[in-house]
Amino acid sequence: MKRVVVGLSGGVDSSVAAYLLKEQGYDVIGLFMKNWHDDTVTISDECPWLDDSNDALLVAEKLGIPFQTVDLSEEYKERIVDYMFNEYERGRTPNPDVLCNREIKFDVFMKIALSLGADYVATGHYCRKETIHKEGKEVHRLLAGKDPNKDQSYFLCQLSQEQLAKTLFPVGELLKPEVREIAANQDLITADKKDSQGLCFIGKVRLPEFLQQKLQPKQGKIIEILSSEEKYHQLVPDFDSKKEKLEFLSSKYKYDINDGKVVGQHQGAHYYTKGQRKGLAVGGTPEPLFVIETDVDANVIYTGQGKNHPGLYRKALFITNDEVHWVREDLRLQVDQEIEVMARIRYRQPLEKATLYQVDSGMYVVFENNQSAITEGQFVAWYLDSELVGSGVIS
RNA sequence: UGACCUGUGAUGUAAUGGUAGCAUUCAAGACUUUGACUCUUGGUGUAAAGGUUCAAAUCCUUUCAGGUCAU
Repeated sequence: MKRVVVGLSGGVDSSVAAYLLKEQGYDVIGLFMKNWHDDTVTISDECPWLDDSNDALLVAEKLGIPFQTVDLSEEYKERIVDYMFNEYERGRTPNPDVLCNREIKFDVFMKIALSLGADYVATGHYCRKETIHKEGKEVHRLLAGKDPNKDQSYFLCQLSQEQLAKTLFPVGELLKPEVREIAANQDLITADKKDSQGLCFIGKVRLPEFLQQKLQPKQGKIIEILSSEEKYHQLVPDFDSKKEKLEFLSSKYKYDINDGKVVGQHQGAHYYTKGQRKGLAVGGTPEPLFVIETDVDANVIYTGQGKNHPGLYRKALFITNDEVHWVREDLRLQVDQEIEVMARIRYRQPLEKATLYQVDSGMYVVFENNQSAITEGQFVAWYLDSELVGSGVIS
C-alpha cells in the first residue's frame, strides 16, 4: 500500500483530499504545518492557526488517520518572510504564496513527509497532475484545476519535475461545490468553513503595518503624470533587430520628478505596488489615481488618473535567465527560439495570448494585448492549453 | 495702511432665492490562498456673526482667510 502524507490545513479542500485518498486505498497520514505564530500583524480574530490545527485534528480523527503537527515557522521566516522584506525593499512586489509552495510545502514539508516513509505528498490545491512517457522518461504535466473559478495552478508555477513526481492533487478534478458537498456528506467539521484568504499561514495582514517591522516609513512625494505626457505618444521607431524591438516593448517608462505635479505625500514608496488605487489618500480628481511607478531610491510614487492611463500598460516583459523556470524542462526554449502560449501575470487573471522569445540573457514575453500593471517581482506563468509549462519572475 | 475678486465635506467642483448634488479620498462589507484590481453600501460640508425674506450657499452689512490690480 502506498503511503501519502496530506498537508491538512484545517480547511475544507485538504480535508476532502485526505478523505478521497483514504477511499482510494492509500495509507494516509495527516500533517499540519504551523508556520507562523505572531498574531500582532494579523487582522483576523485571535490565533487562527490554533483553530485550524484543531479542525485538522478533528478531521483526521473522523477519517481515522494518524495526525501530527510540524512547526516550520523558522524555515518559513527564512525563506518566505525575509524574501518578502527584501523584495519590497528593492521596490518589487513579491508573491510569497508561490514561494511558499516551492520552498515550504513542496520542499521542507515534502522532505519531512518522505522521512515518514511517504511515497507521495498531497495537498488540497485545485490543479491536476498527469504523467506521460516521453523518450523513455516519465514527464509530469501540471494541469489547471477543473474548476475554472478556483484553478490554483498559478500558485504552483515554480514546482519542478522532482517535486511533481511525488505529488498528488486529489481535488483537482472536482468543482468547489462538489468538494463542499463531499465534506458535508462525510460530516467533516470543515465542510462550511470559509475559504482561506490572504497570505497562506499568516492570514490577512495589513501590509504597511507588516512591512513597517522592517522597512522604516519615510515621507516622500506623490506625483501625478498626465496621460497627455509626451513619452506616451512617441512613435515606435524602426528596429535593426528583433532583439531591439523586444527591448523597446518591454522597457519601462522612466519618470522624473519634474514630469508631473506633486499631488500629495506618502509614507514610503515601498509600501505601494503598481496598479494600486487604494491608500494614496489623494482626492479631488475626477477619476481615481492609480500607481503607475514607484521609485524606492528617490522615494517617489508616480500616479496617473483613471484605469486607462497609458502609464499602466505595457506589451511585453523580460525575465532574466536565472529566473526562467520550466516545469516542463523538455520544452525549454533554446536561444532564438520562440513559441506561442497563453499566459497570466497574476492569479485568476484570464489567460492572455503571448509569445515567448528566448535570447541569450533571458526570455521575453510579448503579449498580443497590452497588459495593465505588469509588476516586477510577480510571477508570469505560461500555459499550453490547460497545462502550465513554465513561469518566471518579472524583472 | 488706496482699489478689486474669491471663500461649499479630507480634496476638486455643482446647485433661476426653494430637498446642498457629483467625483475622488476615507470606512465597512463582498470577491480573492500574493500584492493589487473589481463590486456593494456608508460617513462628514455652505469660513464666522448679524440682517432682508414664508424661505438664503445664493441678496445686504461686518469680521476673518486667501488671492489680484496698484500712479
